[in-house]
Amino acid sequence: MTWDHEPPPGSRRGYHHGNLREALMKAALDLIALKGPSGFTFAEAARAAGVSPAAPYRHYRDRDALMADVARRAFDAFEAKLKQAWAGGTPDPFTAFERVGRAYLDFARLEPAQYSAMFESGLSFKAFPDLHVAGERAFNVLKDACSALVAGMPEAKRPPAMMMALHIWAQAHGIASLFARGDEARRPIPMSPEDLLDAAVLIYLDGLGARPKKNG
Amino acid sequence: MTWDHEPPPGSRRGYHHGNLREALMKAALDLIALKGPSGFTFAEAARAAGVSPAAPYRHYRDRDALMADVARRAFDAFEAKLKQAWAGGTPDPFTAFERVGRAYLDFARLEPAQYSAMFESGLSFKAFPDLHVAGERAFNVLKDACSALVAGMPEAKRPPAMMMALHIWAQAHGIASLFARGDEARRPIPMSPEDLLDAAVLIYLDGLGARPKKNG
DNA sequence: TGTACATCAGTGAACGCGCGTTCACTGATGTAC
DNA sequence: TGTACATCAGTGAACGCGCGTTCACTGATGTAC
Repeated sequence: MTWDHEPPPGSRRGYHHGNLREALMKAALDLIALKGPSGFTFAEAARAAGVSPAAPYRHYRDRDALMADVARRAFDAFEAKLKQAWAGGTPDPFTAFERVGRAYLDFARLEPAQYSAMFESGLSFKAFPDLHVAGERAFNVLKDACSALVAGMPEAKRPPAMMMALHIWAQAHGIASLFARGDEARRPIPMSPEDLLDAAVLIYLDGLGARPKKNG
Repeated sequence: MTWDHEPPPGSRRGYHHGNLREALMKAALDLIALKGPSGFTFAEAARAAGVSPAAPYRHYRDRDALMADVARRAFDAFEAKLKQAWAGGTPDPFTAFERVGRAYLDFARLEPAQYSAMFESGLSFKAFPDLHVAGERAFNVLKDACSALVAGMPEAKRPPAMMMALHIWAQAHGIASLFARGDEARRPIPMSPEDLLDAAVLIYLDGLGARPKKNG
């Protein structure tokens, strides 16, 4: 069963859809999941939402504006997931940091359409400042976690949190977009993306000297 | 001046184009550079090559087949660049390895269309086995470099070259696709992508214990 | 409480456009003899 | 060396299709009094 054109009970009030913005975003996500970020059209989204092709113009200037709204909301959801995984760095920053890494990949795999919207839509940040801000907020969760993680190191050996956050982000994004994506373009590898990222983060932290020495 | 519809001197022999395959690939790359991997059409490529819209069907089954051919050739060029940068691991594996990293980013920045074709075209590897093989060959340059790099370590501490290569690949790809791309979707960061990757690789190698201790 | 009216959020028909694809065709090229 | 012929690699016209976009319109909703 696919998207069935029915709004949630009580929200459709006859002639007016009542919640077309939401319906269009949901339709866009479904279409992105099906055909990639550039594979959905304004007309198709309207059809999926059960309205005429002219209706979306009441809410969005064009396809890109809808796409940007989808991406912005995806960043919000992504930020929330990362924050939840970090959980204030409990019980300790290292454990929490690993959890953030797994949350990153989980999001990429469980919500491939949202992940695509964020990172593969090709939207210009200059054209959509809201999108830029939402992206920065999500990144800041990672950056704050890095700060907390290196706070215990002697100041002289402490790496810049910004650099560290960019490294981890790029590592996670690289693994997600090459090996953990939900579509045909995924490259098969002989281990799980989660384990691969876990190992990369551990090695990286060892390289920084940011992790207590292992026993043995 | 843009692509001028003229084949190289002597190659156009009147009615027959003489080198339409090449011309279509070049046109496709130009269009990808301009509008992204999903932003070019079969018809437009034909127009750019100066032939009728039916002509490409003599050489490619459809748009995806042309795209796959472009991507395959891009992998070949990429492999060659990486091999050249590695240069047999001279003068020493560490120096050569850093050079491979910079070559990776150079390729992404100097040939954004080819990079897109390789990694953002969304083509299925199952549908185009040649493409898969070409991609593996490029990856193997990196993997062989990793093998050479860890060969000097005591066997017990030696990490699997496959894992290491996947880490480096994902790190480089993450940095390339987030921060070093040639289009509007690039995220600005307060340092060069090259320096960012250099630092990441050094930290990672330190984490592995694969690098001789620094002085001081 | 009722009514008049402004505004909001849809409809549906229409348009021009470019794409993918097919078709019978034809000029150019290569080869058998 | 010439000729007949098969094959190759193009043409150009045509088609159906879906998209983006506009337009005058209209039903539903909210509000002033």
